[in-house]
Amino acid sequence: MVNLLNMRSTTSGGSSNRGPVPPEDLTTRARIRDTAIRLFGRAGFGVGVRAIATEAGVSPALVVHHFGSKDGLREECDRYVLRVVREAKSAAVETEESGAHLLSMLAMVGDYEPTAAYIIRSLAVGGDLANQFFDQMARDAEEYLAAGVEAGIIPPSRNPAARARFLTLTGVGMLLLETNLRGPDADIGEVFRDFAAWSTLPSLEVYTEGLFANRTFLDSYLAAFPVEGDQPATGDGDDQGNGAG
Amino acid sequence: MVNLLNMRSTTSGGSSNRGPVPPEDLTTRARIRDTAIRLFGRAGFGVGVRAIATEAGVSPALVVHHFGSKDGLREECDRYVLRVVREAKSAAVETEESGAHLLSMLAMVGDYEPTAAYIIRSLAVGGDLANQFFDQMARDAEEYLAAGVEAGIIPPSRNPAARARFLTLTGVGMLLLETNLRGPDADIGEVFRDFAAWSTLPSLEVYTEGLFANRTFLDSYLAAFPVEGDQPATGDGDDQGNGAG
DNA sequence: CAGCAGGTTAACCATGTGTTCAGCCTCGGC
DNA sequence: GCCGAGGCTGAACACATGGTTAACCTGCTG
Repeated sequence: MVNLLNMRSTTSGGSSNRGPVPPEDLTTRARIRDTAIRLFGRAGFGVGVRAIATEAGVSPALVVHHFGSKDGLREECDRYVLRVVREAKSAAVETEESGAHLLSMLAMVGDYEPTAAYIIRSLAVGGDLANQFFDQMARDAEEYLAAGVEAGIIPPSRNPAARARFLTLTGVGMLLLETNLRGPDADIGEVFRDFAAWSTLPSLEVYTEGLFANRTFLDSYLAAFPVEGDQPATGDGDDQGNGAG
Repeated sequence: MVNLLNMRSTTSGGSSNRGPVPPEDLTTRARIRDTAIRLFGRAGFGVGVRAIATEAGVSPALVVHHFGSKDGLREECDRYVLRVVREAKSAAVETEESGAHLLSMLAMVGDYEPTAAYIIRSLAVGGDLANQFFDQMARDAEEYLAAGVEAGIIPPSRNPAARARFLTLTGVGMLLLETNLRGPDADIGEVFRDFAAWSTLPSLEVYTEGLFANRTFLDSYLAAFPVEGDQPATGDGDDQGNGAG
């Protein structure tokens, strides 16, 4: 929910063919990979090699022939998904200049549904792809937040890196949990749309009006654990941005 | 992170023997159940009946003899975990009068580590227990928030139920994601403690200073999608609390 | 044409899974 | 003593899994 409402006309607009890959005429290897991503995303990483092979119209032996093992296939899927995300993101940056963050992802989910489902499943089980994906999002969030602070629409933080990580963990985590709670059969796109619909108001409320009416909690914490950069609420700090981990 | 810092001396204090069950001398059936909870929590629900049986010092056939099947064992574990949580919660309510919420859970994790791990694993895979547990937390959060609003330390919401659900989803989701990202071998207690350490400052910042410096985002949303209860920011509303789902 | 490399497959293997079966052993009631 | 009920077990079964092997087929190069 970072930079919410910061996008331009996401819900409407052409959901034409901007998916990750051209639809057909793929090499068999690519077709196996894509069906694996689709199946992994739909049913989790417990799906068998046979199921993937059948769905791809191919023999089970062929998938291990191409990818060495099921783990090899999994790794290739990870690499490919990460590549798709990176390309989609840079494309989005080109078109809308550091636009929406999580919410634009939500909107793009219609086109990248298998990819999104795969990422969710990956986040639900941990591992390398999950960490890389999350770190990337956290770094991006830190940049967006810094830009917002620069523009004066976001108050500065005593620890920008920690705030970025916190907000990313929050946003991605709630998406993950909501998806899990909906059960394994619900399709990601619908879950995300419903979620965006009901969660927008409370998130805007909390992020603009806050949750604590006074500063006692924060102040008492700061009294107990002082922070080097001093209080940024007054706004007279010299150099802000003590990026820590 | 609801009602943060609202507890009394959680970090210190006696972590004596207030675990869910007396340590030994359990019936074999109970011992199998406990071992299953521990193993499910540690390694996920993929662990085999044989592993559980071995760990419990019993034959694989006995566990199915007692519980009918692996699913039966799983259901019994769910029921028991839910019962333990309910009892622990009512005990906590008795002792500290609607005290901390998520943070107290974090502090109690030392005593209930297997239970907590089981719940996390359950949330990561969805299902009945996950939904019941989450709904219960969301309801509790709504009560706590209402109490805070009543006391004047929390600003009112245009949709208290949605805000409670949003915050619960946020808090539990980030815990879930953080645990997943740490990998399957990290022990829950350490993960939770680390998490509480670094996330307290940013969460306090965001929840007291907000994330948006001005009201434009919220106001433009309210202009586009008006809410019945009108603006609670002015504070002159007649009857607040239009609980919706 | 031969020959070869690579995509592709059916059959098979080893392993691990949940579950069943027949029977053991022990304890309490008659 | 007997006998049955129930906790309990070792061995096995049926099944699904990931992976291997030998061969097939196709298309290309010489």
